Amino acid sequence: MAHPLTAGQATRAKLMQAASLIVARDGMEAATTAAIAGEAGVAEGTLYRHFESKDDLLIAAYRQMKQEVFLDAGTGLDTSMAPPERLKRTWRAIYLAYRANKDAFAFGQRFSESALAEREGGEAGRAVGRMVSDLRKAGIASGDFKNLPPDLLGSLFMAPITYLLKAEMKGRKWTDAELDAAADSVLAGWLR
Amino acid sequence: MAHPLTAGQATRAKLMQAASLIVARDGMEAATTAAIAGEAGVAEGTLYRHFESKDDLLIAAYRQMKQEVFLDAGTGLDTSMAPPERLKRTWRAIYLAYRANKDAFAFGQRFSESALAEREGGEAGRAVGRMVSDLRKAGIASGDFKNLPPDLLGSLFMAPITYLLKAEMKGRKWTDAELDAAADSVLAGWLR
DNA sequence: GTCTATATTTGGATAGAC
DNA sequence: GTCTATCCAAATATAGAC
Repeated sequence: MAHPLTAGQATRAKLMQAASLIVARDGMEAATTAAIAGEAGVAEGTLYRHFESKDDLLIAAYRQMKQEVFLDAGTGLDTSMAPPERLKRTWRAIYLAYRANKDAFAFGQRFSESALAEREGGEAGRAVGRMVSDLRKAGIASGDFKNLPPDLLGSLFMAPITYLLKAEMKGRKWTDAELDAAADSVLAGWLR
Repeated sequence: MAHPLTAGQATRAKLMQAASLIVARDGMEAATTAAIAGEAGVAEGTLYRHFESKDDLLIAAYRQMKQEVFLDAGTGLDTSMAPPERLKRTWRAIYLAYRANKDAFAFGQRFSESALAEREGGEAGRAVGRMVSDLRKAGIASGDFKNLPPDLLGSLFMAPITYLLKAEMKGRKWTDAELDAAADSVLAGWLR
């Protein structure tokens, strides 16, 4: 178990969480220093005891969020399954991991379309890339999948996840059957 | 042929174009009234002769951009084609229309992740919805396509376009064969 | 480490001359 | 319709007491 947080560390975490929440709810432009400090329940000046600037705070929050969601999605996936079934289950697992953290997802989407994203670097999605690459290799070896470039297959795999999630955040509720149909369609795009 | 633009209409168009360019290049937060007016080559006060507010300007620019891209993509598409071939050509046409104006695409992405998107109301996206809906109906009637909800099929259709374009804007160049393979995969997701 | 108070800059928007 | 000049509010960041 981790050490208990010092007061300072707790404040730092509260600030990142507050920033993430505000961006997810009201957009990047709403994440002012006043709003963040207010949401975190601390004074505005306190923010600058923990971060050099507002931008640094947002970047730190983004990096931490990515790490957390990735840990969440990576657990419990069986790599010995037949590739088609494995693709469908993996797709669903990632979808559900994001769905369980919708604020994190929304924050990530908005942050990555802001000018700050360029300053961040953006190597966080590489874990997904590796997963797709492994899956692709297994499916090509078994004769199930088309031999297409990994980044192309990766796009066909990930893109519907973000679109369906955005629809959910606007109020659309996908049934289990619809999610399964979506996974089927993604699979169909990979099959020979 | 259209009437020549009055001076006022030309200024209005210049302002929208300037806003779009700045957002595409430097993000929503860079699109200040000063920056937009400067880029358009007019005074800041002039902006308010043509738009009630900066937000209204951005929304107008977004709507016009969407309309242009879809007009562009919609020309020369034969609706009497067999649905599968029609889907592939439509997908390609939209992809190419966006690729021909990457700034418009980048602007659209950033705008739609901003808080302003909610104020826009989704009016701009309705053209896509209509197109997808028509295509779906034709393909279900002919027995080619799965009977899935239009918004689900729409997501499966549009999502890869945005992913592939974002990859291109980061330097990846898709060959014609790869684009065709992508269109095939999208089609496969729709087929029964 | 956190607060209150404040300095400084920038942004959106308006007034009024031409 | 456009420009110059300006107002006002809000935003980032800092100073200094506790």
